[in-house]
Amino acid sequence: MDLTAPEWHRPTLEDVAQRAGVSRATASRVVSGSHPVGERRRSAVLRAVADLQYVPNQAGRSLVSRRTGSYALVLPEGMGQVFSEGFFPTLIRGATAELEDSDEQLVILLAGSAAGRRRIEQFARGGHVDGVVLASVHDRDPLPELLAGTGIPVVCCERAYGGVQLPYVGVDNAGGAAAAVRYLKKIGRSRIATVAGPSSTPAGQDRLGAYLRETGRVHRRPLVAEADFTVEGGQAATARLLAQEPRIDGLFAASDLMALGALEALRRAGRRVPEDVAVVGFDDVDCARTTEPALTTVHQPIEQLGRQLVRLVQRLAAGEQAGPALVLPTALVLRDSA
Amino acid sequence: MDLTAPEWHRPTLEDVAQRAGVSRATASRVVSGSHPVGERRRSAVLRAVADLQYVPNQAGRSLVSRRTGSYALVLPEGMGQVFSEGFFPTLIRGATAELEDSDEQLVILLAGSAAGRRRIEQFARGGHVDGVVLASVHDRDPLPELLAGTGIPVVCCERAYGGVQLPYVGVDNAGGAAAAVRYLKKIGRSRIATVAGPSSTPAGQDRLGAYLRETGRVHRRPLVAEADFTVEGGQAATARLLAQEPRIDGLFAASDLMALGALEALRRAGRRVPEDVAVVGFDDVDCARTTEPALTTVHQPIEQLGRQLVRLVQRLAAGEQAGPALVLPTALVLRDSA
DNA sequence: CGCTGACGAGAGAGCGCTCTCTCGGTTGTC
DNA sequence: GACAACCGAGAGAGCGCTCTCTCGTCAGCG
Repeated sequence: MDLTAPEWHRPTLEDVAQRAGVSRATASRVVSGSHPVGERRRSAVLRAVADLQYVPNQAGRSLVSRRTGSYALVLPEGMGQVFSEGFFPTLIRGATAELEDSDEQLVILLAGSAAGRRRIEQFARGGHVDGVVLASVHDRDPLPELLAGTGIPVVCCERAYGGVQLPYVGVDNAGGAAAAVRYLKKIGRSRIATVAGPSSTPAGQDRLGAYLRETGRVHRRPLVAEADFTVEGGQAATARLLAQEPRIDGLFAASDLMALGALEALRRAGRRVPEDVAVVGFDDVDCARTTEPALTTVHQPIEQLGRQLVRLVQRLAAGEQAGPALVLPTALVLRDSA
Repeated sequence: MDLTAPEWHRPTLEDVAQRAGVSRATASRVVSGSHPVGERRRSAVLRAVADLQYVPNQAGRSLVSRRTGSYALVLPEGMGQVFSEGFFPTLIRGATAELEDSDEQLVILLAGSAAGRRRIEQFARGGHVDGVVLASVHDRDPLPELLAGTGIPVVCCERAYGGVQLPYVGVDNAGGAAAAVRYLKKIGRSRIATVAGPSSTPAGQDRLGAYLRETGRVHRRPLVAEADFTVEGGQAATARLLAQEPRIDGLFAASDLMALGALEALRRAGRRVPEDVAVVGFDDVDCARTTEPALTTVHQPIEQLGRQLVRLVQRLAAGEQAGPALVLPTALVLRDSA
């Protein structure tokens, strides 16, 4: 079989059927596994498939079945920073693993410009995928609304904003943050500051909210500096906090990366961790255990998050009614920084 | 129009044609823009499209046109490290930008397990995409061979190994590395070591090859430590080099990340940069200009690389014969570390 | 005024597949 | 041994789209 010959065309189900001496319908049943077929014909079809290196044409298949066997995962474009530490890679790994079991495919799309977003909408509505997972939704992101009205299943990682109410899977941000702050109080810290995440994200909001709730009775005024989940941002924010209140003895950073920045800022300011300032992060990224000192942090089950996100969208695509939200538990991991 | 009604079905071209009072063929011509259509009917069709929120069904379209309007970009799964600094995000940005002009879509696939690779092959052969860009091909990767025989266009980022000869776009690794080493010699360094990249990658090989060629007449034996393109790897490799030859006065790191690690290792060993040891990196990632000292490095046009990769696969998909390879120039950027 | 050429638009086939409908053959039952 | 019941497999329609073929219409020219 010369695959490079110009007049060569991909084998169709018809070719397979002919070679196996059966009807196209039978060949289809064997290939798609939709109905049982007698052993003789079945093996004849399988042999023909192997001989011809037949691969079903997705276009034909999904034209009639109305399914594509693939799901989109939409990531924010400015992922340089965010990709840097485990979150998205781990999420992707979880999602991929979950789909691998059902022999489906994950395609990753990057939401860039406004035009790019429109094109993602077109992509989804054009029937390229059976469902969409929005990995990161922020404040005024038009994508949820753009997709919500299209009839194709959409789920969010963490809850979405705005008018539309999309089903989502998230982690217990508030519970984790509360546990972190409570732990700092329990070990006797009384001037507890926080490096908060962007208030445009649910994670940023919820973690800050829990901090405010937990410290409300302790502080006259909250010690909050907002940053963007990055190392550099965390470092700068911590420096600002130290300038505002030099007697800080506890710090809750709303992400591990920011905690890393905080560690650096504290080191430069001559503070010892955890003696002078106890630091707790959030995320439990891989490198949290190799920092100096190893980071006490709130673990979130990111791979599970990816898996559940996929399960949810699969269920929706199958026509099942799914619960509006699923919140996965977080857990405080004690290491050396607090 | 109630999009949530259960019996609601996506509008078809037939619906559009009927609403506009034209034939399906005319509607198709307007929507796909394949043929000119008289102004009256044209606007009637466009109005109907807007009214019905019509989006063409890709399955139907690509079934007959044999094109999908999307291309796959296959990334290695263990991208946690590699994604960390600009390379892949920048490559993706370039590729996306190039496709945006032609109204096509980039879908990103992760090559994980062997099973995952087979599924990527199936995905490609099933007609999901018009072509495939392999972003990172290493030593014994079966994917190039798996895809090479399928008739669908495949291009590589940097040359591929093994039996198959795939068209590729790369950067001038050898030229850039040679320029780096020559510069170190020019500023009077005589004991020049290198932290090489993985010998399983073309970039690792070519950059090391150039180093060996350039230092061949200077050193009795080469000062080489291999690492994996990461900060940690670069740090460890540099420590090894210092143990092997403490009098090193020049260092060429085959990636900026490794150069960062080298900077740290040198600092810990009490060496000043550039006074005691001059350091040159490779890649010119964003943070290279903010290191302490700012990194002298070899710039490579990564976004261009992404764009050219896409152009190449597009040309192949259009049936054009394309040159077997395209090598983009690199340039030494002088900053403070050498 | 009649004929030719050009061009715009409709009719209809068919891309590769799945699925319903139907029929033929086999088995079970009295 | 005859008839019903059942099951496995084929025939054929049709998913939504593009594209070729063909026809109708109008401008241009003799």
